[in-house]
Amino acid sequence: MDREEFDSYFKLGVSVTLIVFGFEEGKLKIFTNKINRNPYKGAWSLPGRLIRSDEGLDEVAEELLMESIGNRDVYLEQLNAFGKVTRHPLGRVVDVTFYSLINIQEDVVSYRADKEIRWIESDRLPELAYDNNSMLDLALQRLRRRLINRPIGFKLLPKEFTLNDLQELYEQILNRSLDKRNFRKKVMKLDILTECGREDTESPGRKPMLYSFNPKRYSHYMEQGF
Amino acid sequence: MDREEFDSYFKLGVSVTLIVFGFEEGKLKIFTNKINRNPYKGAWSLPGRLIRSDEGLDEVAEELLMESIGNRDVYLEQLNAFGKVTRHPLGRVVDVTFYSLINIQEDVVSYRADKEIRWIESDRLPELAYDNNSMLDLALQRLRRRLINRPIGFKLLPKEFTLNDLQELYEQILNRSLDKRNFRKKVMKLDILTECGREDTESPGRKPMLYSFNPKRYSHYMEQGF
DNA sequence: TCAAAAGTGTTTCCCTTACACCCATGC
DNA sequence: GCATGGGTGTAAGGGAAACACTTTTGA
Repeated sequence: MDREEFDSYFKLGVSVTLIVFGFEEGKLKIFTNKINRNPYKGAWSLPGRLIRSDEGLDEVAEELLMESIGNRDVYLEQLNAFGKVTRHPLGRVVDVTFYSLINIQEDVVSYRADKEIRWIESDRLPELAYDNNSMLDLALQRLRRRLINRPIGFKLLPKEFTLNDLQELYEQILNRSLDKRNFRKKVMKLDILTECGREDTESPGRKPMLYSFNPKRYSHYMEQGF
Repeated sequence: MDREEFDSYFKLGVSVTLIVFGFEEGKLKIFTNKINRNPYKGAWSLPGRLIRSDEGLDEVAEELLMESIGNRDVYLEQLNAFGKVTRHPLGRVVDVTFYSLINIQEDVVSYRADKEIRWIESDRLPELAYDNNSMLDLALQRLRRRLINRPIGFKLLPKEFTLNDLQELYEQILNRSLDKRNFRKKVMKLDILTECGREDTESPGRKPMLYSFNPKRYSHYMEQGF
């Protein structure tokens, strides 16, 4: 293939879209912002943009993280490439989607000033721009599977959390209730939590033990699953 | 964003690469062909090509299947997008990789005439063109995980196969030996196989029972895993 | 002392694992 | 009748699921 023929193929756009999951007020939420230029002006969408030819995919995903929450030091994984010819109204754009798990309280450093942002509950999603909704469908499927197979739920919680917090997170995202005793047994057996004192709550009742995540045995589970 | 600015991003290439796995002579093999133009002229590579802006990703993957084995009616799944800036020597190309599982005896209809092709054993891979080797690393990881979690091994075998064939396939790909009785119990409990008579072998010894794959309960396992 | 939330053990069942011999067939 | 490969059962251990009460604390 000569240079000229090669160049003839270079008529496409590639974009990166980012799905940021957070967990707050007992609900799984998704970061969105309002689009302020056409197409889809005024619609809510996932953060995303076209990439320049000198930018790597992961690099752009991390930039989008910085723009969205001011922090790139969080869990980030490639989800899928979306390549339907008609998916972008202005031209042919192949999108590579990433998803990220963060704790809204602790991992959000700053929101971008130039856009209106909103955390939307995963079970009350409106119609979003482009094919964002099908990306989210897939991301939710993947998140549920990962949650079952890998110790990934911690990423959505603050550094210190109670086992009840963790269980609530699992129940909410998997959409079914879990037995408290069995849940605790299973989590404790993983041996990836460290006790760090009792929470000083205002509420009545016994004060719950706080745990923090201990990355010692963690990487093994992340690769193999359990 | 106006049209002009939008167009300024359209300087990238997108390619699709296809990894076709087959199983023959007790070995996992990968379809490759010899590149007959630059760059990488003379090197072995996975089938793949740049896409035009009017072609969908899945569509191109299926076309590559047709070109490679003359058959698109086989298992096909997206693997990953590879987007490092330097991965293609002639320019910026983002690659979306797919992998496919076929039976070499029954699913190969025809090979393309214009290229030299070769099935390479997965444990004797040479240096391939582009970043094909890292694609294969990832594909192998994924195949092993899928093999454990979903009843996918059948795709690599002929329509009728023996349980010993199936076990050999698992042992070879997972690279460990399995207990014959336990393996058979587990497979039979899935209840996705139908007996279809004994094989008429030439060899001494009892004639093995042939099974065929029964897709009744199959789709459930494919979504959920087991 | 009561209300509210945290925390804790046991039994049952089934799946997993380990393990060794008999069966059918061709020569 | 023997060599070759196909095929089978059982016991023990470990993880999963079901299930209800006690403990701590603040008001």
